[in-house]
Amino acid sequence: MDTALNLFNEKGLAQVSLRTIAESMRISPGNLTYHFKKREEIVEALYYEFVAEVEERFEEMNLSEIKLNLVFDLILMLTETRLKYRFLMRDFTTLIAENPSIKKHYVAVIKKRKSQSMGIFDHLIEQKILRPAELENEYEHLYERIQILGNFWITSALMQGNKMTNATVERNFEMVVQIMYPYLTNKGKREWERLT
Amino acid sequence: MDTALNLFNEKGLAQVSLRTIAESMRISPGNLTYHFKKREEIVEALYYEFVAEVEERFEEMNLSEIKLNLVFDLILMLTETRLKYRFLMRDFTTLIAENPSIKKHYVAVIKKRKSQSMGIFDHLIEQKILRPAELENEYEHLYERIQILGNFWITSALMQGNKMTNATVERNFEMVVQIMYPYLTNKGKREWERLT
DNA sequence: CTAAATATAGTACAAATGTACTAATAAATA
DNA sequence: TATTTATTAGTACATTTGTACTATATTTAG
Repeated sequence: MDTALNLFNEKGLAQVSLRTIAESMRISPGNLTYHFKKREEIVEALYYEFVAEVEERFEEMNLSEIKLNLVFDLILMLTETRLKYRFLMRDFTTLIAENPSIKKHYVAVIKKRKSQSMGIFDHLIEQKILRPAELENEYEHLYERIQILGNFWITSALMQGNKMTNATVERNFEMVVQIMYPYLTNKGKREWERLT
Repeated sequence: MDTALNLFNEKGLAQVSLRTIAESMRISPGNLTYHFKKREEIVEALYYEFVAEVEERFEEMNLSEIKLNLVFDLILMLTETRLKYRFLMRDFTTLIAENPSIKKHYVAVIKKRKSQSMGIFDHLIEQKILRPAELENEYEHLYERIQILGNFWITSALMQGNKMTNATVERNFEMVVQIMYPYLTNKGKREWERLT
């Protein structure tokens, strides 16, 4: 799975066949199909590994006090994990089109995350770190934008030929996280100062 | 090309072979390869058709006075055109990985659009419709976010199983365009009211 | 009307891919 | 140690796909 992950990240899902993986591991194709009857199984296993990793790191986070840095930490954590499994992002559409199980799971996760995020936003508004909503669905839409940006900035950067150096990652993290800034109150902005 | 576009949009680039297209047109595969020597040629032709369409609609737009509605119009125009050629968005990574010509063109377009957009932002700031930047690269980052959202909201919506109804499109247009709202001055917000 | 061009159909071919199958080898267990 | 189980290698097969090739048919032009 490690080898497959590296190859998928490097070349993209479609460009990596069972034989490619087997060759890279210096085992026979037959051996590989013994452990993973279907190619989909490897991909699926990697997807659920990714999900588990996000879950695990989420559990580790300090949710006792919801402050602005929690949002930072969440976005950063997701950035790092998505980066590790970036082929999933890059080929997400194909993946989901071909794998109903993953699709179902993904849709459920999105829904769950959305309600969690809305909870955090509400809390931050109560604490006067975020300003109250001025438009209909304003924070729902904000969440959706963060969601899309989080999922696709890697793809977008790769498309423009950027290598995934630390500098690239930092720059893009900043680009994503700045979406929060104009919703901050003065109190929120002071906290922002401390965080950046 | 019409048939190919429809099939690509419907099933995704990878799922549509030359034979699929030929069958759907009720012509022979040989006939198709006579007109398009390579499958890539069809895809490439569609990409440049898309580019031309964006260009054309851009020319048609009234650029004489830069106001907030120009930004609305631009985003709406791009939304519609991208929707028409949505397979390009959906499979953009594959496309760009496999076609250096398209990649080169895309990277150049992004760069050009960025400087155009920055010009518009500057103008709107001068007109006190947008507030001045408070952070480093604030409007550059805003542009990049709009860029990514514009490119990928369709993909994201499709991944969640949404059909591309008018309602979906409208909802997502609102979601994208609202990213501008918190940067507006009071004057800008009054203009926003008139537009929505 | 005839010749040249364009268009179409049908088929063939090589390459790649997922996967199934068989035989041999290594490891575990009783 | 003997035997059962797990692992590995190697190969075979069916399918798909892009594309090339050839022979007709149709259209265009002189």
